[in-house]
Amino acid sequence: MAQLDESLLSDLPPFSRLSTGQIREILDQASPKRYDAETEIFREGYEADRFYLLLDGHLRVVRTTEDGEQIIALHIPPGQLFGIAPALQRDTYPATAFTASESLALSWPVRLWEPFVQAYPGFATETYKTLGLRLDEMQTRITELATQAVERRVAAALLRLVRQSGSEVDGGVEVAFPITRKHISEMTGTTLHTVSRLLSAWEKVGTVKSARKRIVVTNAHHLSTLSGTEC
Amino acid sequence: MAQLDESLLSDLPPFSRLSTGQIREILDQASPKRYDAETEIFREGYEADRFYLLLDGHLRVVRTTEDGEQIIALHIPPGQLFGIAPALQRDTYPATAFTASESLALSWPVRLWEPFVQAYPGFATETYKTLGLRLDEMQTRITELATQAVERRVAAALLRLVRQSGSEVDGGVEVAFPITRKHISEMTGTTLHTVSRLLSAWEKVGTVKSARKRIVVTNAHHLSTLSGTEC
DNA sequence: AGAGAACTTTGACACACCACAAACTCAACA
DNA sequence: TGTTGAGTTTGTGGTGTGTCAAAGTTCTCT
Repeated sequence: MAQLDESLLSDLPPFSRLSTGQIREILDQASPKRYDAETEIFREGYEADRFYLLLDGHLRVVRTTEDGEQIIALHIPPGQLFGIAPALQRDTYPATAFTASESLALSWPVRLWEPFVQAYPGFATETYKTLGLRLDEMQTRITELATQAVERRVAAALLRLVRQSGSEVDGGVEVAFPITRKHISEMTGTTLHTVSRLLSAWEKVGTVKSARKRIVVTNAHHLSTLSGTEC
Repeated sequence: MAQLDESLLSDLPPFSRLSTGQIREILDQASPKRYDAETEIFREGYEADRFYLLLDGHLRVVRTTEDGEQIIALHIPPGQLFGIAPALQRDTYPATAFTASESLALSWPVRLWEPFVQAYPGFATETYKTLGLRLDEMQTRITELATQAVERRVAAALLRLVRQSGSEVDGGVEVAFPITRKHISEMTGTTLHTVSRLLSAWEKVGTVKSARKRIVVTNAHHLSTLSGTEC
């Protein structure tokens, strides 16, 4: 197996305060793996035996209800740790992780979690910081689901997507990975039909441009008006 | 000020592995305070200068939307840490904490958080475990809000209340603190009117018995059927 | 190049739930 | 013991959004 380059980690928050020697140690214990799009990385309820770092690609973290419905808990962009059940003293994964596009991830066995926290300054700190951000986002989503109409929720979800994982294209910002109406409905607690209707309406007034599995936001300002973010 | 007794902490998870000497140290740095019912302890967005331990009483942790609606993020029972923004590297509280009933809490300045984590084995571990549980509960609520009808959500919320903070009474289990229809609607994303109708209907079939600000679950099994938990 | 699957769009309809409204009950306080 | 306000109940009507249905479009695989 080819050796991994230290520059992979040196700019990422959990590792940024470490020396190249320390990063070398960490990399030498990591298992890199490539995943096709729409592939499961780990599954809800299963033994959490490894934790991961996403180097490239995008993930969807999904929960499934007893009656088979899926809801998307969050999206993970490159550079973030995921599957960090050990950080919360869990021994099973709380959700299932799927790749949204072809992805590359490193992983380590959980038994290394404690040593990492002990040995590498900033590792725990940075991890808990992202955990805090995720918790925050979840609270915001609960509030939205509980109080806001579908249109607002979809607008807010779309804004979050392009903010967290948007890529500049001419005329707007595009969601950086393939995403369907169904996926958006699973993020916002509605149906793909309603999402389709909303996107069609927004396309008519020039707020978005969409194609199969692709969405470009051309007027983010209009969306944030709809989402009620800036009242 | 009277000295606090060590037995206050010795049975609580974050402190259970510590010696009486260590518990003494912790107590000597704590500020105890009593709060009336329906009193604010700290407010969303304000500087997180202290973290807390609830000794007695019950709290509601609340988020307010721009348009003034409140939604209840979680309830805190006695024995739990709260206001633990520092654990997530936050410098402001992410929500507002109100007492639901008369309460007693200890608190420490945030600058002691790091020393506590360093000096007391099990303190960090146990803290992150409860954080994990809360995260889990939030995910469950997102799923419910996104996929389930109002009746199911209210049934599930009521079950959670009596499980986490129920006290045995003759003929059932009672929610251990004063709670109104409005509060339940703020936990489930509906209106107090709908909650009132549901409770009336359930009372008719003998599932609950309620009075002003008090709710007794007399048939938990029926509720869990309604909530779809046990299909 | 054709077949099939996956994704999207659009229409018609129903109904769960919210908004509005008003009356009732109980607790607290003077 | 009366008064006030907070909490609760119940009715009526409107509507946002899900459900059901069907056709259109665009990929992918052979």
